[in-house]
Amino acid sequence: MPELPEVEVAARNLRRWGQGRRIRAAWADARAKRIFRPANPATARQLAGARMDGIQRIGKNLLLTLQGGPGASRANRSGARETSAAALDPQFGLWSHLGMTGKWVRRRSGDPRPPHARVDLTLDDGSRLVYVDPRMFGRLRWVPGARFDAVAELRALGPDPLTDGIEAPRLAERLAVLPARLAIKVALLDQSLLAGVGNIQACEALFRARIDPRRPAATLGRVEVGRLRRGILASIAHTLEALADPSSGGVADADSDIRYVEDDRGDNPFLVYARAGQRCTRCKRARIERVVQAGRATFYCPYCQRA
DNA sequence: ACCCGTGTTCGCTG
DNA sequence: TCAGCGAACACGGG
Repeated sequence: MPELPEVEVAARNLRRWGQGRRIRAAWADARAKRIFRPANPATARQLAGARMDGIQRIGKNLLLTLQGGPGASRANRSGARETSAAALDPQFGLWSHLGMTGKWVRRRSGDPRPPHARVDLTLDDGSRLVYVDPRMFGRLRWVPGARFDAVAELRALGPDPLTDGIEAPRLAERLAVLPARLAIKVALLDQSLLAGVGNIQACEALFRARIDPRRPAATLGRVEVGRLRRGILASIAHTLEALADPSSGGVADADSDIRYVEDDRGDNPFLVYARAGQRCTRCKRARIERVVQAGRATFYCPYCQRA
């Protein structure tokens, strides 16, 4: 269930673990075709031997650029090196979306495969990158030529707050034309507005901006949009810090997988998320309420975020 | 046992 | 026509 901060940590981990390394062998759970479905049988061969050249993140999406080439997909039984044209331009991409429960973990070559492993890549240093996803809401898709700019779903993404920043005037324009009754909290979950904001970050950002999550998005004024912009950036930055700090349940060591910050025992690092019934830490008067919007839980302070 | 869930898409309905 | 809702995906945790 990662949002932008968790996916950013995953991207950093993958760079540290795999950038520049070759994939020696690849395994995919045959029963999990919905997650990883190579375009054709040749892709499996192409994966083994490819070198991981780069890992980018846009919103909640991980974009891996891989390079095959002589000695890559051809490093097989005969050992013969082919230099055909087909083998010379073997760049391709993998688009990874973690869904709700997906994560990339690192294992040693002899380690048992973790429960719910869906894809298992053995690297040339003997380590393995394993994609684990119990609920199988995530996806790992083949992108020919690493042409991520040709993928419609990625094209549709709005600016990424961390890498692109947020232009308040542009955000205000986008909000102004939304359906008249669409709540700002619901609007923020739309990845074409801003890429990477999910349920937690939307709740946290609105609390920081002191905006009622039920307010129609189109009614926000310039000042409020400005506060919202700062709230989103601050919430993402705060969550990233919490993830990086082991004492708050973040990434504990080099081999650890993603820790969701709320896994932290007893110490929820969020200001309102999952705090229904607790006294608001800012006003110290009202209690945090939980409502459902578009089927998702929203947490907010009815005093700080009054209309 | 029952309810909930950090994501997203699809189909139905008013 | 389309905004809005619930279901579906599949499983662990409280």
